[in-house]
Amino acid sequence: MPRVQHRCPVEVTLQVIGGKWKVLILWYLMDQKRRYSELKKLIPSITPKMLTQQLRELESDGLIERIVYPVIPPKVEYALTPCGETLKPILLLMNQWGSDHLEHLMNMGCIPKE
Amino acid sequence: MPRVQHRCPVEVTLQVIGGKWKVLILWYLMDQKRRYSELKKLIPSITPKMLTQQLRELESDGLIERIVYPVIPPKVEYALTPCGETLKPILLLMNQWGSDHLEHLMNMGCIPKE
DNA sequence: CAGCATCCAAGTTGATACTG
DNA sequence: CAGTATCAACTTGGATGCTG
Repeated sequence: MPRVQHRCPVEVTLQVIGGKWKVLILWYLMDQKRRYSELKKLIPSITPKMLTQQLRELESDGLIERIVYPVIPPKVEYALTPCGETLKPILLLMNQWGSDHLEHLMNMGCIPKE
Repeated sequence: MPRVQHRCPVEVTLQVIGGKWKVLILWYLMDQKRRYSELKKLIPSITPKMLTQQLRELESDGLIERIVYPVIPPKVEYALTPCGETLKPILLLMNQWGSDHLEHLMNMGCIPKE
């Protein structure tokens, strides 16, 4: 996502959660901390490169926190920051809406049927 | 936005509103019908091509309706469908969140300062 | 385990000019 | 007015291999 000017607050929100995998990552972090490999398992089709990239962007936008444990082998956990927590209502609504309209959108061919 | 499989409903929602300009268009249609040129004025940096493209996608996803008046010169209006209306709570929340966090994000350099 | 580096393909957006 | 068409640029994503 390129950084652009905004005249409208909805654009600001989309700017930080609009990445291809971001809401999904945030969604899985919503109720618990997760390790890198755990997220990779939950989102099988993401490549390590993209997972890292999206995590870094979420981190630099202050939505998630990267917790490094100085152990061998390396252990890293990701968690929502307080700011990230404030997105929960939006994530919940988006989840609800998607679930409410899934079948309809699939029947219209807007969503691939698996 | 490419059409991909979804395991999670939040992705479905992002699929239909995740285009670069879509929430903004939906936002401006939220309380009234708008003409093509009116949207163009409200969103000056969008090109006609992108405006048309995003409108067509929103239309084929069943979120907006294209109303053509058979007059000369041409007159076309766009309006939310009942399905599009159901996105209002999300748009309102996104607007609220963006507005709440705008200053903070700008100070962190996540958002260009104009 | 949790990445990074490199290269390349695909998809998305933009600029500009033109039209019924 | 409400778009199309064409071309170019930019951004994103993916494959693969390697590392502290």
